[in-house]
Amino acid sequence: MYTTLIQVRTIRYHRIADELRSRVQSGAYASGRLLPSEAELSSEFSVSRVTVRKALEMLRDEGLVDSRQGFGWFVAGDPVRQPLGRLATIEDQMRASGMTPERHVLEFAFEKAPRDVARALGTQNVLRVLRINLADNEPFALVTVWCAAERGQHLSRADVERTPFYELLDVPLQGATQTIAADAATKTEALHLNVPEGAPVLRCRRVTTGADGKTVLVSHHVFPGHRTEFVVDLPSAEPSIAPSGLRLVE
Amino acid sequence: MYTTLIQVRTIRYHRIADELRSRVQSGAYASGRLLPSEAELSSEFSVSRVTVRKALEMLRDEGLVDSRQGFGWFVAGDPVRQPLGRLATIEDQMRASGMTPERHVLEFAFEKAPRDVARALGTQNVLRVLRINLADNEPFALVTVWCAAERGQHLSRADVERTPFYELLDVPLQGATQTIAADAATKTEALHLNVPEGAPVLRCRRVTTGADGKTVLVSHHVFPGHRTEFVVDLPSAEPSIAPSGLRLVE
DNA sequence: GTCGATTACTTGTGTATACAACTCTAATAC
DNA sequence: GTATTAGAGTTGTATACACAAGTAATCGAC
Repeated sequence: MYTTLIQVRTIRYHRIADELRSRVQSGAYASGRLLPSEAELSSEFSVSRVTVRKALEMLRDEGLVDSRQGFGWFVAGDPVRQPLGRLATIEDQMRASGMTPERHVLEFAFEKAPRDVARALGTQNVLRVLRINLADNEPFALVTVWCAAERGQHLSRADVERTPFYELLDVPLQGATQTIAADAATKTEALHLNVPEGAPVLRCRRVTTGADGKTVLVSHHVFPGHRTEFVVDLPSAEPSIAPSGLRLVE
Repeated sequence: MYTTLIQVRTIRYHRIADELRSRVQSGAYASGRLLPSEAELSSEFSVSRVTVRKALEMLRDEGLVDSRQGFGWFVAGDPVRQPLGRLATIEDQMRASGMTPERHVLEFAFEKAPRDVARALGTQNVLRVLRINLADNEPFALVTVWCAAERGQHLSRADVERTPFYELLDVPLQGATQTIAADAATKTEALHLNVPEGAPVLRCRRVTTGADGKTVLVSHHVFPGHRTEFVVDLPSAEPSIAPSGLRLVE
C-alpha cells in the first residue's frame, strides 16, 4: 500500500494575511493604531513589498484594517447596528452607540433625474441632494436623495442640512421600500467615505411613498461594510398565515 | 488676474476599468462571455499587465466580471431579490427568478459550538450543518446551521439535505432575528462560492427562537454580493406611534 | 472511435525596481 | 513666538520579468 506525497505550494500573501489578522484580532495592535510599515513587514516575512501589500489589502477588504497614503496601515473600528423597521434615524443610531453625529450637504442641485428615479417620481425635474453623514468625524454614510423639483423648490440647502426631508415636506407618508445589497465601493464613494475603491459596502435603495401611494422621495444610502450592519426581526406567522410563517426559518 | 494650470496625474487602471465597465454594461460582451485576454488588453491600452489586472479586479469587486485561472475573464450574471419579512425560502426566490434551486450538505458534524453559538443555544454540544445552495448549478449561498445536539441527534444527513430544518424540528417557532452586513469573502467562503477572496458578500446571522423565547437554531448565511439583494418594506407608523413613524424616512 | 501526452495560451503569484503622492518632523527664516 | 521648507519615511501606481497553475485544442497511439 503506497501513498503519494504531493508538494503543495503555499501562497505567501495568504499566510501573511492570516498572521496579521490573528495579531489584529488578538489586540496586538489597538484600534486606530499603526501596524508595522510595509517595508518592515517585507523584511520580517522575507517577501517582496507587493506580497505584503496583497496580504494587507485582503485584510482591508475584510474591514479589519485601513490605510492612508504617507501615514501607514492602521486597525479599523467596530460596526454600528441599525435595526430595520425600527423607525430610527441614522443619527439616533449613532447616539445610541455613543457617537457624535454630523451631516454635510455635498451637492444640492436641480437637474434631470436618472431614468429609474424619473420613472419612480413621475418627473424628470428633480432636486438632488448628496449628503455625507459623519460619526465622530469619520464618514459613516453617503446619501443621495431625490424629490420632485416642484416640492424641492421650497427647500434651501441650509434647510436640508439641518432638518430631515420628511420634516420639511408637507406630505402624509405611507411608508418606504428599501433594498439592501453588498457591493464594492466606486471611486467617488471611496473618496467620500474614505475607504479604498472596491471595499465592501452596503448599498441601500429606498423608495418612500405618500398616503396616495405615489413616490415622494427616492434615496440611495451607501455604508462602508465595516462601519454598520442591519438587524431585522422576522416574526413568526399568525395562525391565519401559518404556511408562510413556517418558511421564515429556511 | 492669473489662473494656475495644475497637471493632474491620471490613474491608468481607473481609466481602463471605466472603459471596460462601459463595454460590459453596453452589452459588448454577453453574460458569461469572455473578455479579451490580459495580454490583449495590455497591448490595446499600452500598459503593463499588472495595470490591466488591477482594472479587471476593480470590476470583479463590483460583481461585473469574474475570472478562472487558465480560462479567462468573463461577464458575471444578475442578482436575485429576496424580500425580508416576506417569509419565503431561498429556493422559492430562485424559482421566482426562473432558476433551478439545489442544495448540498458539505459538512454534518456533532461538535463543540463556537462561544457565541453555545451561548445562544444554551449548550456546547451542537449539530453543525454546512450547506451550499446552488442556483442553475452556480453557488448562490453558503449556509451554516447549528442546533442543539439533543435535537439534532434525531436528524440524518439526508434529512437536512432534503428538508428545511423547521420542518424537521418538532418545535413551535416564535420568530427570528437577522443581522445583515457587507464584508469581504474569506478564503473558505470564496472557495465554496466560487468568488475571489475579498469579493463583497452579504453576511447574515440569524437567531431563531421557539414559542418559549429560547433559541432553537443559529444560522449564518453568506451570499455573493453580485448574486442577491434584500428588499424590506418600512411601513408608516400608525397614529399611536406617529413620532417614530415619521422617522423612517430620514 | 477513445485516451493520454503535448503544446499554446490563459490567469495567478512573486521579485526587483522606479517614481508619484502623501505625512510628519526638524531646521531655518522672519 | 509663527510660518515655511527640506528631508526622511510612508503608501500608491506602474514597468519588466519570471515562474506556477490551469484550460483547451491538437496530435499520436491504440
